[in-house]
Amino acid sequence: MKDVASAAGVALKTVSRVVNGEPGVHPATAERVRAAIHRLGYSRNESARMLRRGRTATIGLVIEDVADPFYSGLSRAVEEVVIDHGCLLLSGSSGEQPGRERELVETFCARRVDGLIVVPAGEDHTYLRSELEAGTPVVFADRPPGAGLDVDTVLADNVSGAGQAVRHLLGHGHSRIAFLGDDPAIFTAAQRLQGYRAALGGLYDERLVSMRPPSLEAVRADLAGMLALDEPPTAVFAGNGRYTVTVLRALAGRRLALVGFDDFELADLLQPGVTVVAQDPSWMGRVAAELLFRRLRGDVGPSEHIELPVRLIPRGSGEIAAHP
Amino acid sequence: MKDVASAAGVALKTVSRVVNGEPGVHPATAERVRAAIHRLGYSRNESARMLRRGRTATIGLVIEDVADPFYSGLSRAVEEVVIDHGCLLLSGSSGEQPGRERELVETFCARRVDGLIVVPAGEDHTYLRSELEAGTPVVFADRPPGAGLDVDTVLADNVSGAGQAVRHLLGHGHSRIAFLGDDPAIFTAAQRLQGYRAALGGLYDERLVSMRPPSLEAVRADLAGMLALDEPPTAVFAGNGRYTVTVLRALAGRRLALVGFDDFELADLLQPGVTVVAQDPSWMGRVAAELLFRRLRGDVGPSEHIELPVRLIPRGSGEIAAHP
DNA sequence: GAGGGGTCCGACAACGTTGTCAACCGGTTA
DNA sequence: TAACCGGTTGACAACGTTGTCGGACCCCTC
Repeated sequence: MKDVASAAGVALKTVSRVVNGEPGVHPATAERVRAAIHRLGYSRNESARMLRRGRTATIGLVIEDVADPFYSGLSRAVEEVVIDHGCLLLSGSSGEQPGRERELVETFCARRVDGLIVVPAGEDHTYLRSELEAGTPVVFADRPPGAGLDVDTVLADNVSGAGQAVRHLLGHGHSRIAFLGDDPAIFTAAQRLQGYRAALGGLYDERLVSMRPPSLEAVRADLAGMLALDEPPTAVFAGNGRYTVTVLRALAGRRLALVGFDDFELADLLQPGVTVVAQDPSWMGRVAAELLFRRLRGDVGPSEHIELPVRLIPRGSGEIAAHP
Repeated sequence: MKDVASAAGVALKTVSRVVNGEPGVHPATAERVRAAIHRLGYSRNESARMLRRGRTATIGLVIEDVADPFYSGLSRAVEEVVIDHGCLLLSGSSGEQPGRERELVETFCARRVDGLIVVPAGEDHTYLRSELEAGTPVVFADRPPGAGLDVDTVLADNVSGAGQAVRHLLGHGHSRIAFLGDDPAIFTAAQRLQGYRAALGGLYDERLVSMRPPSLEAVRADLAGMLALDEPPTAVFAGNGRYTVTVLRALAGRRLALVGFDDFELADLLQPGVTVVAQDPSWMGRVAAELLFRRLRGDVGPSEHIELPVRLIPRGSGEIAAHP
């Protein structure tokens, strides 16, 4: 910038004015400055700008895994909103490790992001308190923060979604419905279990429930165990997208009824099509990002807790009737 | 930091030393400083640090779309490598728009990223020249840069992959093989067309080729047109992952042989399983990122042009024999 | 011709960090 | 005793930008 200034024969401040489109610069001068900028290939040093202005025009996003379609969809939607607001997105994958989540958040904070969107991996978010007190808005998405933190949250309606799935299967004559889902330490998994259990009422049987990280071997073994029971399940409710896929593989053509939480590409092309409770990751991302920007614009109302509806999409696998 | 210094009763520089783990600070002093840091919830301002040091420990990644599994896989792998090197990843989706690609690159450069990985959307990358001359290493992935730019490149072996696909179909008795792919302005699409054409030799018939953005309606119409020919195709080669899925939908159960470029989840669970030419997006990301860091460590050898092999995975759809 | 108001421009400080260099202190050596 | 040394510590400038303020100049009015 100094070079540009001397090349154009003006003061530093004038170049700054031109670069930022501030008024009060003679058109001819501005043109000269622009020419010098172009000639020297100058581009503003954002680090210096951020330091001086105290705003970074950067938003941080912590997700579980970009390679998971749910989070990449969410991520893309957040990016869209962030770009529309003239900001840049920093994002990172926690890989479901609380330590990694915290590291990411702290790295982002050290870079003085203007706001954060977090899909938490851990339970304890007290480390965020100082940042919140410093005025950085934070929105939790997909999962709420650990106890004692009162911040904006955007969730899917997991409980009623699981209820819909179970009632759908009940409606097709099933009374032995298995639930295969992620570790109940994960909020969404626990919520879906709760919805499942509530909808089943007296039909609930813990022998039909298996919750742990989705590996093909584990799911295959658990399913085999359940199918060997005196009253084996005739239907399966899968706790998330990855689980649904794993269950499909483990079933290997066995015709059990199946409803999965989360929609996924090709669910309609399988034989039979896979009935799912669909959430909309883009919507969740958009809502979270827009809420964040509302806070950045100065909205200081009480923290919001949004629950996005989900909907059941029948495609065949969930409509397989129970054998009498 | 100033506050920490006065709280600990030391000079600014001493705090800096402690924060950066520099030697030459008395353990007791360091402890006092650390206590003050903890008490005040201090965290280093990275903007200031970047400004002062001239290094940002940041890598920029421009991809086509995070929500596309190919790129999200690549993205995740790049992130992994970047983190291992103690850096942070800035990434953005160009959405196949050259203007957006350029904006992203320029935004990243304004933030003084230490290096760039680009999946280009456009043809003209002369705007990168000044940055390259300034010494910022750039690696192109998945697609090469436009003419006249000699930089490191990591590609998949598209031509021979397409050849493999076509020869596989020829081997199952097909002589009328359609190619449905993306706009040939996209490098990978053009390369795959070239491989397809070379493998077909005299059997090539331009009436069996359709290249444009993959919309279900367009693909359906093109397929219908081809099937209405006197000698309709008995097999289809789909030019990329999205195309494969679209073709599957458009075929709507019609039993044509099909080989797709790019693997995708559930390809094995469809009926029949979908035969694909698989690339490895994680591998590509890892290779590109590692190449970039080698440059950052000072390797100034001539630019490298890596071509990653692809492999055909037979799953059923590509082994449907031609009707005589 | 003096005063007032507008437009355009520049000097200077400050943002929070780190690299450079010099100062200090206790003990050892010549 | 003076010179010297290694281990600690601090003062200061600089990184590139922007906010504040004031000065120079022109045109208009009385």
